[in-house]
Amino acid sequence: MRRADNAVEQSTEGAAAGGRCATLCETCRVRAISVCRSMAIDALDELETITTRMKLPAGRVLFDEGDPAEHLFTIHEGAIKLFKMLRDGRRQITGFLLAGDFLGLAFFRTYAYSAETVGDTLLCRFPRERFMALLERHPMLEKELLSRASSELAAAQEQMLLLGRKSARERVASFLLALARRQAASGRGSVELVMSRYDIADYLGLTIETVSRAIQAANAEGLIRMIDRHHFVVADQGRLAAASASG
Amino acid sequence: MRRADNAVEQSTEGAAAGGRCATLCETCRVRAISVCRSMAIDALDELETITTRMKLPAGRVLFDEGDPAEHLFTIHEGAIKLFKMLRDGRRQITGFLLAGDFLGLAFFRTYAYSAETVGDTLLCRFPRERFMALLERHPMLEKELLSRASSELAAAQEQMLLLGRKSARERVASFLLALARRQAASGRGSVELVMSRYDIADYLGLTIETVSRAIQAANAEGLIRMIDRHHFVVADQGRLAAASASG
DNA sequence: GCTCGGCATTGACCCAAATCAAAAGCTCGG
DNA sequence: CCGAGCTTTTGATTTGGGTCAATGCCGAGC
Repeated sequence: MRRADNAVEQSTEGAAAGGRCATLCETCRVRAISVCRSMAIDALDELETITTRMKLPAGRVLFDEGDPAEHLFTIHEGAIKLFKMLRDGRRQITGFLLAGDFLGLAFFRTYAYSAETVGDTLLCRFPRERFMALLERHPMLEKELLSRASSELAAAQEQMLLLGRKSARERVASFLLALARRQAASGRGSVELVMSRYDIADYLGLTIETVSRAIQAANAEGLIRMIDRHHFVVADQGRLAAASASG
Repeated sequence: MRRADNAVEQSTEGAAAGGRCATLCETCRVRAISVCRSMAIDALDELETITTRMKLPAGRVLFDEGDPAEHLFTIHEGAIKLFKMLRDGRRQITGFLLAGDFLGLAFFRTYAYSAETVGDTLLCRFPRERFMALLERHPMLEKELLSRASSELAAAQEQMLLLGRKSARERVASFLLALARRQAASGRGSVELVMSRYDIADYLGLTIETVSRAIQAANAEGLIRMIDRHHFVVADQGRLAAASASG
């Protein structure tokens, strides 16, 4: 759990100074799904001057719950897990963030949760103060954040329903289905389970053993077909949805 | 579960037309803790023209999950529960809102959850469209909403930790402690449990029997002292906090 | 004051998922 | 290519909280 400070960093400030060609932001592959989508090209230039790109390996801590909230991030590639812990070590993962997602929106002094990379991850980092200043000048960006906060809240409520009221089998079915839908956009053949069984368990409020059994069962019953331990395809969308106990 | 349409409503438009005296908003008792706190007096006037005051009895439905999101609300007095349901009737209450809280922030066409009054409740209702138009002209209001969304998100994450990883005893202790802290501000002697055991159970992901047993146990162990079924005082803050397994 | 009906408590029993234990696959350094 | 140390799977056993059942309590209406 090494900290992110010693990560491979690539500040864009130097690049911007050295002659005006296509900027990183303009050619950004995830721009269409990032917070940046709401910004005009000139605003993007402004954003880019405060951006630091980072490439992090798996298992790197971005920040811990309680740390002063100094940065905001957008994810470029890879995945981040957000989690809270109890003093005795019990952990609840509150969400997995994928390419295009935004991270660090905290209207408080400190982060309310910890964040750690799941696989190798590429991200953009913004200093909080300067990003907030940007908000003043670009109301569309603020709308975008409000909209994202709103859908995160909806997702959180859905997860509370899962944690409070669904059986183990239903939780795992819901999870596999949600992952499949999320990755359907990026149109690969199989769905990737980047995270370990341990992470899945801590996300679903179960143990690794229960997760493993439920996945095996879903495979045996033909709801999904496991390719290997970290890849599957949805074999029967209808029955998987039925097993998830929700739309 | 009658709908709110036939509620006692009091539009302020008539009042505003009939001579300029102190408006409802200006004398509002919860203004200091509502979204309205961020608004100047003149902006308040504007807000007031789109406000409908409503007084609702217990158990009244404000809206159901999936309904078109036509209104926003602030709570004046009383309490609202937000919840989601599965098709077979299992219910998860995702939050209780009290005086000063804001409700209906949904950047979507439809509500993502249902809302129902817990006790008798007094609230202000705004038509969504006109409220959103107001946002354009009052960026401070937008900041206020973003800030509220952000703290709701933090609360949701805390609740996920509770639902996913805490024992029944810890959940009930957490709930009692949070209620006590929330009501400490409004400085009464005892903490009121407005909601039924059924509601508490559906909020904590437990059954009424388990909630009842945990409350009795907390009482027997001297963590709290029950006054009657709907009132208690915190008898040992330290041990109650310890039993809740979190700060 | 009495009775009815809904909430809340208490008790007995059961089961889904946790825990404990061990084997089987991967993966990566040497 | 081997083997140490992981993650994952599978099996046996235990248990916290759910389920079922009964009783108690309290307010509303008669």
